[in-house]
Amino acid sequence: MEGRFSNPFVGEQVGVRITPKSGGESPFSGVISEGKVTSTSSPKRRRSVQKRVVSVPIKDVDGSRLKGEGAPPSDSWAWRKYGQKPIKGSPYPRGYYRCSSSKGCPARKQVERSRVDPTRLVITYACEHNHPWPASRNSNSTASHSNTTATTSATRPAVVSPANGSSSPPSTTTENDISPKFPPEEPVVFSDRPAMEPDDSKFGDLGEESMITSDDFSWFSDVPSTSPAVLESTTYPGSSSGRADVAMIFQMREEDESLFADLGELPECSLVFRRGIFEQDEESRRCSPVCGSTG
DNA sequence: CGTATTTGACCGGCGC
DNA sequence: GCGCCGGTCAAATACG
Repeated sequence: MEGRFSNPFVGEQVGVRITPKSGGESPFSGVISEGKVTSTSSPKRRRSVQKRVVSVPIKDVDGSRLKGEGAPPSDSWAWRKYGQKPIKGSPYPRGYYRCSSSKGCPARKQVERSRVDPTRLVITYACEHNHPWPASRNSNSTASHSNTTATTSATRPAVVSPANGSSSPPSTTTENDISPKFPPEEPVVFSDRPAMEPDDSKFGDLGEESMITSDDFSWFSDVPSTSPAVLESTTYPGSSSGRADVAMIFQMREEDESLFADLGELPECSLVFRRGIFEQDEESRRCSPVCGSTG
């Protein structure tokens, strides 16, 4: 099955169909050496995709170029909108963005307004950037900012070092410490799991909420260590109560974000940041499997 | 002229 | 097997 998805990377979207343009283009052909494992049992490309759900107050992002719907939060990355669709159950449409910083960057994000909290924007990140930092026009001050300190190349190597406790102690004031070079992800919640969990069967209630509450702080210390908050939300369909909790997290996160906002940048550099670590530890987990299939 | 955004159509997956 | 929903691509239009 899915023999067509030999390459999880490109197969995700380009190779999936016709592909008159991306014909024989596999920027990661050599990278996905182990990506083959995917096909073993990963027929789904959408569900297997690792997703990180982030919620941000629109007020915070409305500074973007909103045109009328969910305004795409201005991360440090260049996002190009490639689609928009109305979602069942949500009065607001969902916007689909791809990273335009790099041609082969599989990074994608979905922006939609919370149906329960119209004042909030729910951003779902799928896949990570395969490049250290926006190497495009959108990088302007942002790029220089991080580059100035960490330099593009340092983006990866540097992050791996902290683990040993050499330069940037990840613990304690992680955000502050890394912000100069590796700003934390957007503002908030992350889910590091495919779309298949127990709660998925009945997200409906507080089961999710509970874990969120716990993780609420857990991720704070976890972020620097290994992975971000594991705030799974695959698609929290509707629990204003549950959302409320999440909202709280966002609020506190907001403050942090403000700090970065003040710097004039922030978001997902951390993605790369994390990636760097992951790469060292488990390359198989990074984007290839993430995008193509998580197995 | 080039790039980004918008809209519609098509495809794939999942559920019933 | 059919229908529905979500997601992505492609073409056209608008703006810089």
